[in-house]
Amino acid sequence: MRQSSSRVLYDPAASGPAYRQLARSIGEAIARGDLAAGTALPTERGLAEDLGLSRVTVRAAYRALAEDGLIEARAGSGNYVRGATPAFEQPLWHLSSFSEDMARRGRNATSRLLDLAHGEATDEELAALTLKGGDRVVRLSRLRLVDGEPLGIEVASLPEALTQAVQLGEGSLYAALSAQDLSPARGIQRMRAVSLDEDVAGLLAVPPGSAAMLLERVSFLSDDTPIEYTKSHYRGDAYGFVAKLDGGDLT
Amino acid sequence: MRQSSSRVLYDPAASGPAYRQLARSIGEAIARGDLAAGTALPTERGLAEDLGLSRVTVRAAYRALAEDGLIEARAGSGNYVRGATPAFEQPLWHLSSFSEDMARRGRNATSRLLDLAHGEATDEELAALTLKGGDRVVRLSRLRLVDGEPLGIEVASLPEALTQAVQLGEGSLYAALSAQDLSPARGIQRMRAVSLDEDVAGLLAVPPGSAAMLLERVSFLSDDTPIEYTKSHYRGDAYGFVAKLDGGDLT
DNA sequence: CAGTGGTCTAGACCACGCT
DNA sequence: GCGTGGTCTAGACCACTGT
Repeated sequence: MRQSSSRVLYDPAASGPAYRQLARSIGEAIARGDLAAGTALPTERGLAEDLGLSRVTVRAAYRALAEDGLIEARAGSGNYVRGATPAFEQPLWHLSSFSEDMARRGRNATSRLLDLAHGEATDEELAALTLKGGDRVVRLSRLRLVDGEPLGIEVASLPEALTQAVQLGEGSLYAALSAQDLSPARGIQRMRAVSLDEDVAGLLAVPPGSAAMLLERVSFLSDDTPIEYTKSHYRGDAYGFVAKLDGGDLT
Repeated sequence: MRQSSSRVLYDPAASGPAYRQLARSIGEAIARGDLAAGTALPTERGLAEDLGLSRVTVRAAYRALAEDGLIEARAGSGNYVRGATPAFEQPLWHLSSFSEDMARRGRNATSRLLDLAHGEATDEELAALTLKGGDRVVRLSRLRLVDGEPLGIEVASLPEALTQAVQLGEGSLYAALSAQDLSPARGIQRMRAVSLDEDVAGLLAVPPGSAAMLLERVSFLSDDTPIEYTKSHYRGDAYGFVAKLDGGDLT
């Protein structure tokens, strides 16, 4: 039996594109449990007519939900709520780093300030922090060590305009941000394996070309303003991640 | 200066949806280096007219490429080739199988069976699967390819005692397990960067010593019996991960 | 078979970047 | 102000699912 579309709230007076509002509304209904796993969503044509939207717009909303793994499209059949999902209220995965583990195990984790400089944002930083050409950033380069051994290098870039009052330096970056009410609320992190160039390899005391984990992280304030872009290289032999995978999504 | 669209090959006689063919053609051009990082792609309207397609179709192709991280859209400016990003990124918050993941991206994911053998468990397997010395395992080695290009190697080890009835071979491992009521319910996955030795590098068609992502995963049945230990090597330039971080993880 | 999602067309208006 | 991507409309045909 197909879910009655009347259960799907949609307030056209809210701000933003229609497909995003619709996707958010359905996503919230799934998170609340109003739409149980396996439930068939309204058909694209039906919902479009009910809401006075075009089918393309409804499709855009369904597609956004499918990209987040909340629903699943089955050709010739319908769109269905996926099982065991919502990543927001109760993340099904937990990501922990070796450095966190080390801290927990009482290892002596330190960091050394390599550089602190202001400059015009690179293209990479412009894209990550959604700045405009010519905007300036503060760049904070730090070497991460555990028990005196260098494990990784982090370069954090912050929009200069937002960080005038922040005391950057030896201390914790997040503590300094927090003191100015600039605590990150969310983030997205990319990870991949790369070979180290000569410069970074030298700082990490490993041969050039050694495998390393490249991490790129963008952190956002609660209003979705990007506040920090950090690019880190960690020695492959000294740093890794553990992800717990819960739920029946192992297909 | 904008790239002339004549450089973008597109063969309407080929099979599959037009947007996918177009995306693949552009993706290959980027992989070959014909389209350097930072290059502006043809405008959506321009390319649509040149190819006799609608703008929506070109947008679908560009969107697919953006989802794979190959290009980046800048509103009011254009679509640009991204620099040095892995061709594929697997979200950690929505774990899916390799082939499922690629299918969602419209790629032709295949796998080639390299080896299927029974043998005594190694120390590594004993620890991961909590077996006793002398216990035997089934080892399934597969090469993972996307659009014919080798991206990774997976070696799955399963306790022989639990998998007597399972038909292992060319098909999906999880489907075969599921048929015998041995579906994994949970898993734990470790990730780190390594350099490839000669043998694996050869199979992946990259130079020895290239950076790769090493994945080790143990899957458990709902009663916490370990059912599968998989050790995978994925090319660092072709596969990465994305993680969403919520408040508490940002320290 | 009827209904569904998958794809595609040929337009349109908007907010934003660039010059 | 012009061109760009971002969004949206109102149709259309196809392959597939389910009965």
